[in-house]
Amino acid sequence: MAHSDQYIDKLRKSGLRPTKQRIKICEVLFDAEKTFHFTIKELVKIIENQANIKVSLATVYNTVHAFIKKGYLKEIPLNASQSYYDTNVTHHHHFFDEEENKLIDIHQDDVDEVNIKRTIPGKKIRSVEVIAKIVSDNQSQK
Amino acid sequence: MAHSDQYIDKLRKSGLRPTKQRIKICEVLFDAEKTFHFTIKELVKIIENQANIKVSLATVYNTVHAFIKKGYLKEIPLNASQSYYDTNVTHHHHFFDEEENKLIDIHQDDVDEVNIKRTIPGKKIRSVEVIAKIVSDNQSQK
DNA sequence: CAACAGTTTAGAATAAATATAATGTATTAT
DNA sequence: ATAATACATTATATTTATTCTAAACTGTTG
Repeated sequence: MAHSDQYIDKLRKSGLRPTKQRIKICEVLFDAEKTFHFTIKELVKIIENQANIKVSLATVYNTVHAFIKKGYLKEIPLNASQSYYDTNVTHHHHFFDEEENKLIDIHQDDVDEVNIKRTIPGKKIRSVEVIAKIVSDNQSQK
Repeated sequence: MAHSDQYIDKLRKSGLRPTKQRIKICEVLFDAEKTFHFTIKELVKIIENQANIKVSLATVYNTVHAFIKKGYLKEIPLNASQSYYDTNVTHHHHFFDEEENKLIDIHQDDVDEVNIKRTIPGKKIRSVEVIAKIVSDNQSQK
């Protein structure tokens, strides 16, 4: 299976041995037709539904964090009670629907490049994220 | 005292009675020469150091949230273990130093207006935040 | 097959944020 | 003012996401 090899490669490059559990996590994350947003809880639920193997919370957390460090996943900055992650690591931004607690992609084409004309001495920019919080538009505004 | 009156006004407009504790919170938040970023824990510590009155965690949380709802404070979207707040509610963005866990303002003038050319039906944009994560620049990059 | 390095897991620990309920204080109507 | 009422404060308990731990497990290597 070609896919499986890719997962083993991703895991190895992240400093992790390719185990059953970790490959299952890869399948869920990287096999999907579309990229998607998820919380750890949701990811565990998807695995439970799809798989005949059990994966513990700790393993999911560890694997997700290793992938983030390596750049195979992205964490989206939000002040929600849980952390949100994205399988789409290409440069793009997000709407966050505060009522539904849902993330929606904003394609790169739909926002001008954010150009920051200021630097901090001794520091470099690692990432730039735009978060546009949205709520229902009831026409009238109190 | 003119300041005190402003605080009472802010509290009333936020639907809160002006009590000793809440006025103390206002003093710390709105009396400062410069705007600043804070976590709840830090705010409580500042109050403890400055004040002869005790303020419980619950009161601080409640008051801060009422002010955010009213627009007197801003919460900054970050995936940190604690929430970060800003007394500067004018339109501006942030660097987040991931090593120091510190926020640094990016003035409005230092970023072009973020223009999102896409809307979500039935929704309106409530806020747009730019977060630029920064790390030490060691010249060499592995 | 023994030894070792790395894994998985359940459950414990941690810590931020929220809820609770008893006590205290400000406001209102009298 | 004073009593009655509505709202506040507080210490403590609860909740929940995340991290930690230590024991059992797996797979690889000599």
